[in-house]
Amino acid sequence: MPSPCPLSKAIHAVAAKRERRKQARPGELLDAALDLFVEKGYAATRVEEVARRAGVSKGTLFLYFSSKEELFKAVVRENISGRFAEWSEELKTFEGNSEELLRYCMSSWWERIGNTRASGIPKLMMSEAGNFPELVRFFQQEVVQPGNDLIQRILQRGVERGELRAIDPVYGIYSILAPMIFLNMWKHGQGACGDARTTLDPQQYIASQLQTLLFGLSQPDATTKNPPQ
Amino acid sequence: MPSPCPLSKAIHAVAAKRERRKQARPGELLDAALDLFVEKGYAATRVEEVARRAGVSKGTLFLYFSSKEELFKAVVRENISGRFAEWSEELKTFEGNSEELLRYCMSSWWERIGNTRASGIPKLMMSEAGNFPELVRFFQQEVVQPGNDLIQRILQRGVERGELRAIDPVYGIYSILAPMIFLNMWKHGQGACGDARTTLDPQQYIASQLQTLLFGLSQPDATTKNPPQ
DNA sequence: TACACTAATAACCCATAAGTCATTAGCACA
DNA sequence: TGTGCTAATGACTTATGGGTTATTAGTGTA
Repeated sequence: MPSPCPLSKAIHAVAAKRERRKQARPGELLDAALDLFVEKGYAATRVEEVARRAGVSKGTLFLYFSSKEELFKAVVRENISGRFAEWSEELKTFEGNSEELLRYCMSSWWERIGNTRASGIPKLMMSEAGNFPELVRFFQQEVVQPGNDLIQRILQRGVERGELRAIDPVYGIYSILAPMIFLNMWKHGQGACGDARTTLDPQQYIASQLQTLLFGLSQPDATTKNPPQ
Repeated sequence: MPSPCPLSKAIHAVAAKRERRKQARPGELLDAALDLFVEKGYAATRVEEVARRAGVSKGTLFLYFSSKEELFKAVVRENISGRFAEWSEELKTFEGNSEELLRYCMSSWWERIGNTRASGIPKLMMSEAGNFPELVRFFQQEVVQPGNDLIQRILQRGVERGELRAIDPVYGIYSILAPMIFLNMWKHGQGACGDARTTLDPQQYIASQLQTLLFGLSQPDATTKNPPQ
């Protein structure tokens, strides 16, 4: 279909002066590609559109990336910098109790990942997992497993300090992981994941989830058939 | 690339006798399409592959669905039959306490949706949300909003019975929703969502999540700075 | 068995988009 | 200002796959 809004094209066309900026091109192309891949999926995004958004021609894109698939892989790799090592260090020197640690981790996860463009990567991996199995393996190694290990250590620390009950070390992880993954999916789901009638404030969401995580939904004085062991 | 396994084609080719089965075709095509769309995404699945998997030619597919897009929409609509009305009725007549109700709902969600082919639809909606906004609206109306309403009523019932604390009616929903959505994503994530070193048993997962939901992770006797209000 | 009706097919058309390459032009330096 | 190098371009090629249609063949009826 023809573009209904010639302005949007004009906005980019203003800076249509040809320039030689070999250093900056790859990064700009990866930025544009991340946005489009996340929004439309791998197959539905056109390399020409990526190039246009980065302010270059299609030919220039192929000057820096040998194929669309290589571009895609580069996008994923580029946005998975090993933040976990740094995070793991913070955990070692953290002074507060488990509640504070969990609050800190969930909040800073949102600030450092969830609220940045990198948060599109999990959605991308999810969507394209079937088409790029080798990329999933890379993602496993670089993100999923370090992330799980980190959560496991947080829980273990809490149990050792007597602050958390001795929950199953495998399934307990998901109590932390699921809310954060959901938040991520909600952000990129365009209404497929959450109720469009209400708005979701990430900080309030995290606070609410943390509350439930730590103290549960039950009334403290309600008699229950299956109290935690 | 050429098929590396001629057997897989042969398996279907055995029954390659031309038959006239007007009634059965649409359902068989929708079945095949659901599998492929979920596995590979909308753009990456070839209508010819859908037809082949359903045991017909590409031309036959277009005899029953006017376009690939119509096929896709039909797949989504077909697998979203209004199960919520029935579920809503069950809630009205449910006798047990909130813990039993939540356990029943989460388990039967897994049995009726999560463990069936319909569980692929949320992943599909997630992946293709950007490309099919009108389908997202349909999904909102038919699934997301009824689901949210149902959860909200469960929580409300629990509060009224004095079994649950008076959690925020909007954000509280996510405490139930997020674990189930995560389970769904894990199932279709091919390792993009969970740690491949461990296996996940859905029943155990649900039991663990329910435990955390109801009673939290905290040691009941641990002194905390921010107890639930 | 002959016939009519239509489900099913497969060869076909054509729009799209990935990838190529001869040409153009920005820029550093003399 | 002129010159050489190469970043950048856009017109081109080509493979792919959605969609069409003339033809074939299954099936129910006489």
